[in-house]
Amino acid sequence: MDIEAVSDVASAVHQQAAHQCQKDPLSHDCAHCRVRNLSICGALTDEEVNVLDKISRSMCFDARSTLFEQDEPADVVYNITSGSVRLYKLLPDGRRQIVGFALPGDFLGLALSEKNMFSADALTHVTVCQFSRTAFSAMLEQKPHFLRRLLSMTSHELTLAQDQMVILGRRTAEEKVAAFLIGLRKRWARLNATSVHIPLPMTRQDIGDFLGLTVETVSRMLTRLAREKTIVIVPDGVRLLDVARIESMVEN
Amino acid sequence: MDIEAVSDVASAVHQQAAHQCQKDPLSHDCAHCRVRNLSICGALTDEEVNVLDKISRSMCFDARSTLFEQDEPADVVYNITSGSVRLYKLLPDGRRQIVGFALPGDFLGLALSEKNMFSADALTHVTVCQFSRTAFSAMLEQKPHFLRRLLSMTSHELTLAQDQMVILGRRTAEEKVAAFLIGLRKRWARLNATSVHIPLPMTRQDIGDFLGLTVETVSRMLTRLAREKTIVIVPDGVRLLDVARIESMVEN
DNA sequence: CGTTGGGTTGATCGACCTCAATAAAAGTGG
DNA sequence: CCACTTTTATTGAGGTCGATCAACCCAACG
Repeated sequence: MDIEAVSDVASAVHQQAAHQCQKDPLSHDCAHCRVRNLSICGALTDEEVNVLDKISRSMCFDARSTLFEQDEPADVVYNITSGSVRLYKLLPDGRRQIVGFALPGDFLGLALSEKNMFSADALTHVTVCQFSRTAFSAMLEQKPHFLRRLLSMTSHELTLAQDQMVILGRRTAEEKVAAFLIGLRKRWARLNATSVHIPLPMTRQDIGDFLGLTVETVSRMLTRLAREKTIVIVPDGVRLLDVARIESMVEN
Repeated sequence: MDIEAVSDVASAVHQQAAHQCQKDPLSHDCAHCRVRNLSICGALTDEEVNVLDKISRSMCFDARSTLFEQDEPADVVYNITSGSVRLYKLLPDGRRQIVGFALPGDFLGLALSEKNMFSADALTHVTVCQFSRTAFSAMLEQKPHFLRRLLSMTSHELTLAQDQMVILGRRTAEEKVAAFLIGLRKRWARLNATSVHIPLPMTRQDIGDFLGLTVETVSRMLTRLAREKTIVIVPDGVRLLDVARIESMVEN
């Protein structure tokens, strides 16, 4: 299994390289980055962001390609600049739990651990800033307010994870789907202005694997919400018709 | 509701004071603290720990008393020095999700937020070091390696929370109970030497509310494990008979 | 003792899963 | 641009795991 694991990693890296798209040098401009204030870079001054710039590499991934895989060595960390990513853990028998969806401004590699704690793959075309973990870590040591920012982002993730525990452990299927939509709406609202339209770059299966439900149940609950005029299902997402109603389903 | 909320907080604080036991001045000795290396203090030198000492207050709580409540202002943070604490979130209709059990060495208040993200109450007699959040936060600013330690602890909590998501979302009842025992065993092992005996200071109801199960199901699963000689149920805990078997239930 | 809180066990129920069929959408190649 | 396949989504019928409801046990404790 050890030797097999090594070759798995090697082939995964190769696959990643194959799916990874050309670098766009023009997109690499931290000073005019649209997600800078939302991301970890928001803690940095213009001069500091230039330092970060030197250790970063702008790159992108095609939809359905792999950013990294669980248990692989975590040599790099990422800052998402556009697109959506699913983060998941697999059980040996194939059951999957999605632990989160990363959107622009999100940071992948908060744990700064040797190994990736989960797998990540692109749901859409994704652009990122990539950093070597050691270089990034070194910069953290030198800039305490940068470290402080990372702590604040990690704490926030922990809070979201604890909220997700409540959803997974104690919510009904309908409440889970409602909570998912409200949670995603809040996150999109930070990025877009519009707020009743919720893009859903992930499949129903993904939503199910995030909420601890089957595809069929997710589909049925969305259909139910649509039938009672709480939402409308549109291509690539939903539109909220009755925000008050859906929010009342997930109170607290 | 606003006025009521304020009086709720006031009465909660009063209740806390009532349940809180006498300070034991002798117990307050960071230099000889048994959990120092496990806790956030492990990052500090002897001199630094003396500084921390000055802003800390040694205190304790009786079993079943409240340390703090969700949505209350989080003016203080705690380092658990002995005993066990349950951390939970309540839904308006009374459903409860336990988001974790805090053991000696654990830190409460990682989020460093204005409001508590969950409620905490003592399962046993509990001793703690209490810090004012602002004083603690100020110390973090001055000691980057202390901040680094807090980040590392927060990352670890996030990893545990993500593991718990897999358990809540994609595990069967039997697997949940097995995973709970294995997870707790690992945590006790850091503190005690013995490892096949797992103290369970929480009730079956608490275990259920941690795993997204009912009391009855938890009881049935424990009984099943005991019937097939995987564990023995003993007063205040369980003893593992077949570690390999129970570990195989939660592989990955 | 009687009371109370926790734990176990059994019988029944139902929310969600499984299995199956179909529909709709998105590629894919000629 | 149109057949063809593949993937994703929806809908229905039936089954099951864990919830619910209920009874009972037991130890702690005033």
